[in-house]
Amino acid sequence: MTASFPKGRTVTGERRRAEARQSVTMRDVANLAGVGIATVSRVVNNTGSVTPELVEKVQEAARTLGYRHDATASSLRRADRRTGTVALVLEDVSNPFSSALHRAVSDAAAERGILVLSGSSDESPERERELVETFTARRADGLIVVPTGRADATIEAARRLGIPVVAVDRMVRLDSVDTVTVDNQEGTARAAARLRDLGHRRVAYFGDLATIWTARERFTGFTSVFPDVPPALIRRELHSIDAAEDAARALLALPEPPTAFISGQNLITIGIRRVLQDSGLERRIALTGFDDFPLADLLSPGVSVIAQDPAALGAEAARLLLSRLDGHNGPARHSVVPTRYIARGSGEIRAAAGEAPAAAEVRAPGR
Amino acid sequence: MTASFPKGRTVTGERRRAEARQSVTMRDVANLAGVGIATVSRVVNNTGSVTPELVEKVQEAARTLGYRHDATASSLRRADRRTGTVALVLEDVSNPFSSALHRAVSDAAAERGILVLSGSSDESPERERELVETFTARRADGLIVVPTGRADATIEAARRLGIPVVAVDRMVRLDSVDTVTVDNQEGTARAAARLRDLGHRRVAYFGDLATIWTARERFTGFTSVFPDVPPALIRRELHSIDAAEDAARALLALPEPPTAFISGQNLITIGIRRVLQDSGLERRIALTGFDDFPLADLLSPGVSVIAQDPAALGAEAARLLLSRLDGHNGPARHSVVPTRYIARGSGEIRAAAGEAPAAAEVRAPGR
DNA sequence: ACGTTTCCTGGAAACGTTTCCCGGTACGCT
DNA sequence: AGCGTACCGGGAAACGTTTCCAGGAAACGT
Repeated sequence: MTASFPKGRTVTGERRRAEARQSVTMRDVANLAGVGIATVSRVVNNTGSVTPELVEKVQEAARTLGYRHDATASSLRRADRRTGTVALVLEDVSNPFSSALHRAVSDAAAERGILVLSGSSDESPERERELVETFTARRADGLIVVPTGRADATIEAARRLGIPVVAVDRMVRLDSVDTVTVDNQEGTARAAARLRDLGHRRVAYFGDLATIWTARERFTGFTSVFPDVPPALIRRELHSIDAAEDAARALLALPEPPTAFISGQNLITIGIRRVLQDSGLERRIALTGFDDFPLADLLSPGVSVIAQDPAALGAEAARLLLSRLDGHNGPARHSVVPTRYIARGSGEIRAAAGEAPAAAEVRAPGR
Repeated sequence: MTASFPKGRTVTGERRRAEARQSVTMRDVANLAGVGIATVSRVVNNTGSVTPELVEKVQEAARTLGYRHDATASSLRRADRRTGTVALVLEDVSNPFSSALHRAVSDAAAERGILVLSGSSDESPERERELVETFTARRADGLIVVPTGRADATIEAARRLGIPVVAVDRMVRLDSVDTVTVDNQEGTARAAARLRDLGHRRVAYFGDLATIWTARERFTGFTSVFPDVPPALIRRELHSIDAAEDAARALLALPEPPTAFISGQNLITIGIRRVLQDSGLERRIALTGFDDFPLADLLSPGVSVIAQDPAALGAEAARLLLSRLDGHNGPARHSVVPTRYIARGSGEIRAAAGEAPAAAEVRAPGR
C-alpha cells in the first residue's frame, strides 16, 4: 500500500496528494462542490458570472478543504502573465533614504495587491546586474531601480523583454525608461549661494563617488556658484563616514582651513560634523549637507540640509510604473521632484572676518 | 494570414510566438540546438550530466535566442515546489530597526540565490494577516515575521501548509515556529539597576503598546528593579515621538518630576530627549533608552542605550529558516541574542541630592 | 409556439518547466 | 566476442491554473 500506486489517471494523483498531504487544488474543490474546475476558477477570481448558489457551494468547499490559491500556477497560465510583483533594486535596503523609498513604493503597490521584491546593489554593477536578472527571471511585472549607472545594458535587456522599468534618484541614458530624480544641481547651488552670501569664500566640497549620477550633479551645482575654489578644498569619492572624517580632519589641518563645508551626502555630513564637534568648531565653521537625516535637528547647532523627499520619489516612481502596468505606452517620462532647504543653524554661520580665524577666536564659546 | 492559424501542433505555437514576439521558451532553444527539451532543462539547471559538446550547443542557442529561464514555470513543476523566495513581514520597512533586520536577512538569502519579499504590518493584525496570506499564496518557501501578536492563527495556518516560519524580535505562543528574540528583560533591568545605583529613586518608565511582546518584557525588566515606582511616572501605550513628547512634558510639570527616564523604544527616547533638551534639562535628568539609534553619540550628552543588534537578529532568523529549508525538522528552537549597554553620558547622570530639585537649580546652565 | 439570443457551465487545451522512464550507444569485463 | 552495466538523451506526462469552446438551458422577441 505504501509502495506503489495503480497507473490509473486521476486516481494516482488524488491518492498521492492525500497520502503526502499535498496542497489542495482547484480540482479537489471542484470535486467536493460537485462543479467543474473552470467554475472554481471563476469563483476564486470572481470573474465571469456564476450563479450565487454555486458561488456559495464553491466557497464552502474551498473553506472546508482549506484551499489556497496558487499564484505561481495562476500567473503561468494567465493571459497577461502577470505575477503581481514589482521588483526594487536599491543601493542598500537598510539606509534611511532607500528604506523610505522602499516604503513608499511598497505602499503604492500594496494598494493594488502588488508585492514588492527588493535587493541591495551596494553600488556594485555586478550585483545590480544579478538582481535585475533574477527579478526578470522571477517574471516581476515591473522594475524600479536606483541604477549604479554601470549596468545599463542589463536594464535595457529587461526593457527589451517588455518589462517596464523606472529609474529613480538617478538619471539613466536609456530612452526607454521613465526616470524620477531630484533637482540636485539646483538644490546644491542654492545652498552654496546662501553660504556665499554669508561671506564664505573658502568653501570645501565633499562629494560621493563620481560614478554616481547624483554626486556629479551636485558637484556641478556647487561649481556653478564657486567656480574657482582651490582643488585642495574639494574631495570626491567619499563613500563612508570614516572616509569623510579623515578628509575633514586633513582639511582642518590646512594652514588656511575652509570656513564652510558643503557635503554631497548623508554619511559625509555626519562625518564632517563629528570631526567639527570633536574640534569644538561646530559653531564656527558652517556645514550644509545634501539629504536630511534623522536627528539632524537635535544636534546643536542643528545641521542645515538640502532635504530631498525619498517618499515622494518612491511614490512618483510607483505612479509611473503602475501607469505602465495599466497599459500606458507613451515615450519615457522624466519627473523631477524639488528639494527643500532646511535651515537649522549650521548652514547659517557667517564667515569669520579674517580669511583664517585665529585659534583663540575659534575656540571661543559659540553662544 | 493575420486572422487565424492552422490547427497543427507545434506550428501554431511557434507561429504565434513569433508573431506576438512572445518570450522564447526551452522548446525554441531545443529546436535551434537540435536537442530535446529535457536536455535544455538539464543544461540550464546544470543537473544530470550532458556531453560538454551538447552543453555548448544549447548555451549557444540560448544566447542567440536570448532565452530567459522562467522561474515561475520552473517552480510549478519542480518536485520540491520551491520558489526560491522567502517573505519578510516587518513592522515598517522604513524604520532603522526593521531595515537593518531586512538587510541581514536579505544578505543571508542572497548568498543562496534566494529572493526576499517584504511588507509592513504597521502593527496591524489585519495587515499582518493579509501579508502572510499573500505570501503563502505566492508560495514563498519560508516566512520570517515580526508578529503583532494578534494574528497568530494566520501564522499557524501557514505552518500547517508546511511553510517554515520564524518569528523574530517577539515571542509567539505557537510551538511550531522558531523564534529569535533579544533579552529584553535582562537588558532593561540592567539599565534600571545602573540608574538605581546612581541614586535615582523617582524613575519614569515610558513604554510602547502593551500588545507588543517586547514592550511587556521590557516593562517587566523595569519593575523587577523598581517594583514600587508611583504609577504617575509610568506611561505605556506610547508609539510615536509626539506621544512621547507630550507625556514627557506632562511629567516634567509634576510637582515632583522624575530624576531619570527609561524609554522602552527608539522613538520614545528621541521624544523624551527632545523635551529634555527644550527645557535645558538634558544634563540634569538621566535618560536611558532601549534600542540604539543613529547619531545618539553625536548629541551631547550622548544618549546611553541598551543596544540590540538587529543585524544579528536578522542573521540568526535567516539561519534558522534556511536550516528548515535544508530539511531540518526538529522541534522549535528559541534563540536569544544579548543586548549591550552603551554608556554615552545621559544614563550616567547622578540623581540630584534632594528628592525634588528646586526650580532654580534645574534651570541653571548645564555646564 | 418557435427560433434566436443570452447566459451559465464543464471539458480540455494550453502556459513553460521538470521529471519519469525508456531506448540506445559505448564501454568495461570476462 | 558476448554480455552487462552505466550513462546519456528525448518524448511525454505532469504541476495548478486560466481560457477557449461548445453544449445546454433559460429567457426573450415576434
